[in-house]
Parts: sequence; structure tokens; C-alpha cells
Amino acid sequence: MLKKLAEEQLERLLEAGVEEFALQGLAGANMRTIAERAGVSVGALYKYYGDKEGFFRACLDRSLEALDAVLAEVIGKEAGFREYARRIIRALLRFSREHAGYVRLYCALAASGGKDARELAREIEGVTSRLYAGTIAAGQAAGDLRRDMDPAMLAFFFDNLLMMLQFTGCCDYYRERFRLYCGGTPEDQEERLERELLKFLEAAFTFEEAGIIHEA
Amino acid sequence: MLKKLAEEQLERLLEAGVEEFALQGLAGANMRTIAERAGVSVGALYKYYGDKEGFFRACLDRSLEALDAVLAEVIGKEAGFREYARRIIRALLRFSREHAGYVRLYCALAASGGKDARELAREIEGVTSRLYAGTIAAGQAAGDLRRDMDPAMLAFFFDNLLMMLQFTGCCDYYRERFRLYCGGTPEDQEERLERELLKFLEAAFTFEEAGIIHEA
Amino acid sequence: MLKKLAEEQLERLLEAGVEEFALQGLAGANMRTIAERAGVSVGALYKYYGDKEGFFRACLDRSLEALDAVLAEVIGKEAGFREYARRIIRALLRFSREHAGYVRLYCALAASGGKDARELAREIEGVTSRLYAGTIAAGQAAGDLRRDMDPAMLAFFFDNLLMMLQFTGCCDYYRERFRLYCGGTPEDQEERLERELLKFLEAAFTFEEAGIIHEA
Amino acid sequence: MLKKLAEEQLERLLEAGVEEFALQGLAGANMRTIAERAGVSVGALYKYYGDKEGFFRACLDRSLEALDAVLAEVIGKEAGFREYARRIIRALLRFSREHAGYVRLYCALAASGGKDARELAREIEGVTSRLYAGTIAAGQAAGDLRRDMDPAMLAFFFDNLLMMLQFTGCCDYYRERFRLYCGGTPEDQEERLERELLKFLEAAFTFEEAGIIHEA
DNA sequence: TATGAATGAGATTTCATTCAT
DNA sequence: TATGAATGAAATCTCATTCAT
Repeated sequence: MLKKLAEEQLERLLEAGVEEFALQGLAGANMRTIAERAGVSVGALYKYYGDKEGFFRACLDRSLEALDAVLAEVIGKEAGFREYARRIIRALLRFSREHAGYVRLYCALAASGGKDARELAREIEGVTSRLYAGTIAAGQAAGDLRRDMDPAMLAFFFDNLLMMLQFTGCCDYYRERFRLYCGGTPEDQEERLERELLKFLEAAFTFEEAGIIHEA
Repeated sequence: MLKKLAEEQLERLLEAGVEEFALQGLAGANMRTIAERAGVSVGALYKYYGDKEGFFRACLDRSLEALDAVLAEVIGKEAGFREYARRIIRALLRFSREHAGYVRLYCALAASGGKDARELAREIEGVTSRLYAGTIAAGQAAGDLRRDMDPAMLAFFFDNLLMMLQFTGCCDYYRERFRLYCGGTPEDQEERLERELLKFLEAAFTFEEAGIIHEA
Repeated sequence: MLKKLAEEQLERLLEAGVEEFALQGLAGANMRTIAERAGVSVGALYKYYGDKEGFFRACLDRSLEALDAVLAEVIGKEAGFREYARRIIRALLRFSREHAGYVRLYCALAASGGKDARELAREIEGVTSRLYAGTIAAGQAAGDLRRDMDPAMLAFFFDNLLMMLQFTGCCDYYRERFRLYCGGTPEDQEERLERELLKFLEAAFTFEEAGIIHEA
Repeated sequence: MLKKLAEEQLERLLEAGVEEFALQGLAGANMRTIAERAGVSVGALYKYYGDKEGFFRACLDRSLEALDAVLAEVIGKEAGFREYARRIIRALLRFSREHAGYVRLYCALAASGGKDARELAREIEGVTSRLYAGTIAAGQAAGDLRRDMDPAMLAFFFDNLLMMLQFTGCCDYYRERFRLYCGGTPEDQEERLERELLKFLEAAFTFEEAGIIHEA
């Protein structure tokens, strides 16, 4: 077959690559397999992306763009922390559902070591860390959130729970783990998961030590 | 004498293997490199562990044993949830410091996909999930912990935070991420990290929404 | 008009091909590179020349034609050996200057092995060998050239020096070698080269060992 | 077969490599073919020589060493030019017979272009050029050789004839060419070739212009 | 028994050639 | 008709595994 590689085929290449890299890692992924899965010749794969490393980077970039898009959508609207958290959780749950491959790749990369991993961290977490810390500090100033905790740490724990939320939705290990803890799959339990996480966060973020309950 | 030497070699092999597999993944790891790092011949490596897969499994088992040991130590003593949480956090922080390689391998495996990952989840998380849920349910019954949340979910979020705590101590991505959120390295900030996490958990676990049920 | 364009393209293709084959050899040459250099599509290249081998042959033929033309020009005019040698040397020096690519290809082919190389030898050297031997034998009969040497051998050594003269003008190795022996580039030293080569040949071809036969 | 690669096998690898590179060029040579010809696995070939380029260099170095050895043997003994020339010619004829592969590789490399070819020229010809020019200048000073020619040019033409002598013995093109000029193969005609070349050189080097024959 | 050189299947990558546009 | 993107066979190179020493 010699027809021009359609947009759609390039799309399929990236999808297949994201999936394969997420599953097998950079070293374990097989370029021929990826090309076959995408229904494209190896030559075409190399023509478009140069080499394995380059193709890997393209898959990664694609994942990051998708994640950025989701976050941008949430971040845009001004809101209090509660509303804000709810929106993020819902957005990430949807992202997990719709772009499981990206999350898997993200999880795999975060697990890999070396300079690349550190750079990736700066690339991905740089934005969110500042964003969360800012929003939380504002919430503290407004009296909406507890003042007895370091906003940086609050943001950190918040993001920890969100990262785990995503992995739970997409990665085999984390899905199975969810089943052990809560029964069922993350999808079936999505509503419950969202509700309970919000309760958990609500308490963690608003309760102030010494029993002095912050005004609702 | 000879046996001792052999055991020491096996030890070194596992250490080297854990490190290499954590860093490069199963596919990316190089058996010759591992043998060289351990100062052992490739032949010996194969003699003891059969093949790459088998050696990988041995490295994994070793990591799990170490983790089990730590948890067993903590679990043994009866205590209230607060004390219990403090002990686990401290134990895991120490584990991260002393057995970074194991945690890295654990992180890498959790990120990989497939049936193996699911089995691994059952193997690792089966114990802790029941343990945590039980302890939490007891705490709720005793009135120490909030009753308006599913104990399974509470346990799940608790473990989420603990997993992230471990990754934060050992894996490049997560370490850099910590730096972005909180500044400094997890080691330098260990005390602060422990303190704030406890505060966070304290609130999340004990605050009850005073009957004001979060709107559905 | 269209035909003219096409012919110009074919011309450019051959030029590019001669250069690439001379530099990289048949195996090392890249058809896409050649087409691009000539500003022609790969499809056109294949349309005109069938395949790589065929195109290579066309490049070769073109080189041989050019060489034939030069020799024909020289050979046409009747003259004594001295005059004859001078003309050939000048013609080859000019040919080297103007058609360096052809000479380079010739050199590369002569260096390659196999049946093709042998056929090429017959094709190229068949004419000149008979021509030189004949002219030299005539010179000997006329008393212009020494009689104590085999005319075939004289012709052979003569052509040896002429081949080296051409390579010296065009090929990197031989150019550098000239610099080491004589200083400067063959172009700068063209006059000197011509003069000295003529002196060398004059002596080699006319000196007779005065009956003192070199001891066996 | 897993026995240790004997000296002899490494030897065979280099022999096979020299032959293949001489015949096919760097690009055209096939590493698998070379390994097979030498009766050695591809892995072993790569273990010893790193990559194709490195193996090529090793083949080249081996050829140069062999050539150096021959020249060193000739150069050692002090002698007049006639004796000297006879020795070199004989040595090179023998070298061609015994190390045809090296000469073929040498010929192929000299035909290739680029910086490598220039460096190779300096490496190979640097020694001989100075040596020949020195010996010839000494001969001129002693009155043994004609004084009306540039010693550098004399040395250059001398080496030209010697290079062609070697190619004639080993390379398909040059062998066929010899047959066309002189009939028979260079081996069968070795004695005649040597004798006639010496006569040719004798005249070219001792005859002085203007008919004034140099004293014998 | 322990070693590590040798093996060769399999991975990445290139490029002559085709043919839909 | 002319183009050049797509193809996929074949090349280079790696590395898990074996087994002669």
C-alpha cells in the first residue's frame, strides 16, 4: 500500500507509541511492533520521527499537550478551593478515562530515573506546583483554608493524591490495588471515589488543629 | 568460607540487579553490566538465577522481603491511629533512606503494565489494604476517627500518601517534584515532611463535617 | 522546450551520479542524494535509467565517451613520438581539469574488482594499448626510439605514467601525494609537471644502452 | 562452537576484511559476509573491533604494517640507485604476490576521496617521498644520475611506476590491462617486467639531454 | 566448579525501488 | 506524465545465553 500517510495514520502511530512506551519502557518498546500496530511501514515511522528517541519524545510531547489542555480548561475559571478541587478531580477522572495511554506513559516516565526524569518533572510539575500553592495561599488568606499548614506542603499532598488518582484510573498495578482496597474498578466506583476524596480533602484542608473548627 | 563468599556475591548481585532494573526496566537492564557491577561472572549469575526473568523475580522478592520486614516491625505493636501513622511514616522514611533501590524497583514495577503488575499488586498491597482498613475501622468504632467516611477509602487515601512518600524519597522524578513544591531535598526536609503529613492526616482522619453533609 | 528541459536534467543527473559514484563507490552512492543534487525527482531518475546499476553504467559510459573524444582528437593528427607525447600529456592535463569527475570515477572503477573491472579494462585500454604499441613500433623502425626494448613494454610504462598523471590531477589521495613529492598542487605546477615528464620520457624512450647490455 | 577465538581466527578475520573492503569498498563491504568467510560469529567480530569503521581501520593498519616491513627491509641496506631500484622492484613484486589483498585495499583507498584519503596519503607516502628524493639527490651529487631534472620530480615518476607495478600485480583492472599491453599475466611475465622496467628507469634516470650521454 | 568469550537471534535503521496522486 | 512518500528487505549492531576451558 503506497497511499500518503494520512493525519489519521500519524495519529495512530503516536497512539501506538504512547501505549507501547508506557507498557514496555523506552528500551523495551519495539519500533516494528509500533509500526505494525499503527498499520504503517517502519520506513514511514522513521521518516517522520528520525529515530526511536525522537519518536519517544514525540509521544511524550503529545501526552503533555493533552494534559496541559485539560488543566488549562480547569484553571481558567476563577473559583474557591472546594469548587476548584472538584473541577480538577472531575477533569482528571475524565482524562484518565479518555487518555489512559498518556497517563500510563506519564507514570512510566516518572518511574524511570536519570536527568530526563528530572527535566520532565520540571516540565510537568513546574506549572501545577506554582498554581496550587498560589490558590491555596489565597484560600488561607481568605480564611477558607486552614492557616496552620505550610501552603507548599498542602499543595504537595494535594497533588500527591491527584497523581495517585490518575494512576489508579489507568495503570494495571494501581487499578488492581484499588480493587483490593475498595472493591470494583475505578470506573464503576468513580462517583464514590470523587465524593470520598472530596470529603477527605475538605477535612484535611479546613480543619485547624486544637479542635478549633474553622468557620464553614 | 567458600559458601560465605558465594553468599556475599549473591548479595551483591541482587543489589546490582535491583538498581539496574529500577533504573533501566526489565528490558533495558544489561545482564553483563549487572554481573560486572557485582564483581561476579555472567556464568555465576545464570547459574544461580536461571535467566533474566528469574533473576528479576529474585530482585523483586528481595525488595518485597525488605518492605515486609519494615512493615512487620511497625504492625507488631498495638497503638492508636495517630501513633500508628507516625510509626509507619517514620519507618517508611527510614526505609527510603536505607533501601532506595528497592523503592525504585517497586516504583518501576508499579508503573509497568500487564498481568505481572496485577499479581504484584495483590502480593504487595493485599496485606496492607486489609491491615489499614481493619485498623481504621477499629479507630472509627472507638470514636478516634471520623465515621462519615468509608474506611476502605480512608485506607486507600492513606496508602496513596504513603506510596508517594516513598517515591518522593527515592525516585528522581519525584525528588525533583518535591523540590519544586517544597524546596530542598526530601532528606533535608524530612522532619518538616513528617510533621506536616501528620497534621494533614490528623485533620483528614478526624474532622467530621458536623452533620453538615457535603452537598451530594 | 520540454525535451530540452529533460535533456538538461539528464545531463545534471549524470554529472551528479559521476561525482557521487566516484566518491562513494557503487554501493555507497545514494540514489536520493543524486536525484536531489540534480534537482530531479527520484521517479525521473528511475524512469530514465531503470535501476542503480543501469544508472551507474550510464555514468560510466558518459565518462568513457568524454575520454574517447579527447584521445580521438590527439590521435587524429600524424606526428613523431615526441610531439605525440606532448599532445597527449596536454590533452590529459586539460581533461583532468575539465572533467575531474570522470577521472575520479575511472580511478574508482579501476580500483574495484571483479569481472566488471576486467571488462572495463578491455573497453578502455584495448584501443590505447594497440595505438601506443603501434606508434612506438613505428618510432623504433624509423630510428626515433630506442630498439633495445619491447615496444609493448614501452607502451605499457608510457600509459602507466599517463594514468598516474590523470589521477594526480583529480583524486584526493593522488593530489596529496603530489604535494608531498613536489610541493604545491598539480594545477599550480602544471607547466613544470609537463616539462619534467617530457624530459623523463624523452630519456626513457630514446637512450640506448650503447650496446652495453645491462647485465641480466 | 564456543572455543576461544584463536590468533589464527583473528588473522582470518583481517584477511577476509582486507579482501572484502578492497573489493567492495567501505560502504559495500558486508560485516556478516566477512565474519562468515572467517568462520567467526558476527558478535566476535564486533567484540574485537567495535564497529565497521574500527574494523576497517584495523584492516588498513595491518596492510600498512606489512608494506612498511617490506620497505624497511629494502631501505636498510646502503646501495647505489641501480641496485636500490632493483631491490625495491623485486621486493614489491614479491609483496604483490604474497599480499595481494593489502595492495588491493591500498588501491581502493587511494581511489576513494575525502579527508581520510589525504591523511592516508601523508601516512603512506610521507616516508617514501623523502626517502626517494634523498637517494636520488645523492645519486645526482655523486654523478650517477642525471642532473638536469628536479630530484623531486624524478622521485615522483619513480614512485608512479612503482605504484602501477603493484596495482598491476594485484588488481583485476590492472591485471587485465597488463594482458592487453604485454600478453600473459604479471606473474608469468615477472622476469621480463622487472628487466624491462629496469631498462626503462636506467635510461630515464641517467640519460642527460643534448645527447651528452652521462659516463656509465 | 567458575569463567567470560563466543554465539546468533533479534533490534534499530537505511535506502533502492514502487506507484498513487 | 512526473513526483516523492511509502515500502520493506537487508544492513549494522546488541546482548541474553551457552559451554569449552
